[in-house]
Amino acid sequence: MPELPEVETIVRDLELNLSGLKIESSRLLYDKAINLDLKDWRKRLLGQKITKVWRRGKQIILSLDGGDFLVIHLKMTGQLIWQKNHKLIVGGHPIIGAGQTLPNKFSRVIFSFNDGSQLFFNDVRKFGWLKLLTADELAKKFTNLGVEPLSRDFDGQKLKAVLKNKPKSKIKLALLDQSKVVGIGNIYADEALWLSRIKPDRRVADLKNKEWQALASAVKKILRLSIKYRGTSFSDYRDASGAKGNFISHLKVYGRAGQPCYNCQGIVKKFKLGGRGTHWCEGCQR
DNA sequence: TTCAATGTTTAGAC
DNA sequence: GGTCTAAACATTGA
Repeated sequence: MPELPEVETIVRDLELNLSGLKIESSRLLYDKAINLDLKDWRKRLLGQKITKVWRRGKQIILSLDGGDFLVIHLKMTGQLIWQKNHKLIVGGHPIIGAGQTLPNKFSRVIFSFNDGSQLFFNDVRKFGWLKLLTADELAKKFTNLGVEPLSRDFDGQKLKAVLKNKPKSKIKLALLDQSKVVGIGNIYADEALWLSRIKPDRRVADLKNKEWQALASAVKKILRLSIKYRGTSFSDYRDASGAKGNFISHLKVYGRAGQPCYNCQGIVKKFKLGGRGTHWCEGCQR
């Protein structure tokens, strides 16, 4: 479930393993997954060395030594799997094609590296994409992205300030607006609002300073906690480096409609907000 | 068969 | 321009 924590998790794993590798080949199984013709794609990509793996919001960036950038967005069901011999690193969408061989029917793009390892981009719904961009194109693409919620200067006042120009917006929808704050998706928006006891359909202009503070710190807390548990992603190292956590079991409201709230005697309700399933407790969220 | 699903973008209405 | 809704992208699974 690729929101910020899942992206952060796979980025950390890939940074440890991909840095320094040279891209030797790239196979394309779904044309629309990339932004170039395969010919141009290969021409600019093959022979390039990966110098760094990082993220901005939910987007994954592989810096290449030739100066270009390979940007990956997993959207809802994208998944990255890096394989070297018996070692497997899985990030993004929780397992599709578990136990299957690679590539599988959901594989869209495949890279092979000079050490024999491979990177698979799999995506059930085909919403995800990979784009090879120049530095200028990358900079332009990132101009409309909002503040990073885990950055030091993100707090109640900052959150209130960046949402200032959409006073009538419902707070949950405002949290999902990537041009204001990046990284928060449907699940963590519900979780953060539950933790800060704020109803998802409250208006931005209506929130008090104390609530902004509670909300901003809830966002940080939820994201950090999820990263600690490696997100809701399925991830495992087949060569044995220990069991990996799963944040799904730590969710407090998402997916719990009809069940009792963990905080009060209320019942968790579900309704549609901006077309998205929205969970909240009628007992303690105001 | 119908509906909902982790994300964004776009079009249209008010 | 702000805000809301629906639709689009495409597929799976309940």
